[in-house]
Amino acid sequence: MGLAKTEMFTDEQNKIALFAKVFGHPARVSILQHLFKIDSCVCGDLVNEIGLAQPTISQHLKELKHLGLIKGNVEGTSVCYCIDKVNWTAMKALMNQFLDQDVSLNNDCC
Amino acid sequence: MGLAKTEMFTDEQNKIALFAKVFGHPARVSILQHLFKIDSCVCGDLVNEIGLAQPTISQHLKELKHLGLIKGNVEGTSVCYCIDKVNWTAMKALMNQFLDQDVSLNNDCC
DNA sequence: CTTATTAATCGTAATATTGCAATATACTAA
DNA sequence: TTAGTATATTGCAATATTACGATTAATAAG
Repeated sequence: MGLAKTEMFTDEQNKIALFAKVFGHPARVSILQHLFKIDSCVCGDLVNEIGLAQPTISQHLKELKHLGLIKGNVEGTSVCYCIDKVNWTAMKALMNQFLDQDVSLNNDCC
Repeated sequence: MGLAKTEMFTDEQNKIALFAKVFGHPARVSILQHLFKIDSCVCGDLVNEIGLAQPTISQHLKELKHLGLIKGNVEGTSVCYCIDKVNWTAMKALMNQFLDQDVSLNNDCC
């Protein structure tokens, strides 16, 4: 069907899946890594850095912005994007809660 | 096009995206959480725990197994699934490397 | 106002994902 | 062997995602 049955899962499970999904494409991983590397705003050279067309990058940026992981400031004709640290930290806490489940795991059955 | 251009990204970026993608569905998040909660092998009650049809669960398990995050042991007519701790730990290291990029970030431009 | 520049949006084609009924496979028990 | 149980696979329909050309919107410079 192609439609995820979100109503049968917890809010936490859906939230984890939403964040994970946005990281589930190398272009978005690359965009985020670049924004971290620059360590300041970057204004559209993402298209040059990553080898995808401008509408494609714009679409990926929109998804990252929609989840609140990045912010965009208009500066003249260009737009300056950077990581939203507060939301990134919150996301990280949620993901770590999921990833660190193994610390309480003792058995080894298989 | 619907086709990710993996060749223009680094192995690391593609690997992060692959792991993230498998976490990008609440059913798989739920399956993994259940396997952690049981803290031992689970033999097919996943279909009852999660409200999806047996073929659907089987398909999600296949994807998790394909990435090496879970192992499956055949035990009679049932199959016993559990987390592959070694691979889970390796995955966690990779994901944390990506998620913890903000620790070196000082500027706040936007 | 006109032109150039930059980024967003629209429209669309190609491909991927999700979910499940139907079926197949594998093993157990009688 | 036959019947029952548990899981995997197949096939398909519905929906989502990815990518980009064409266009639009917004601002800047002349």
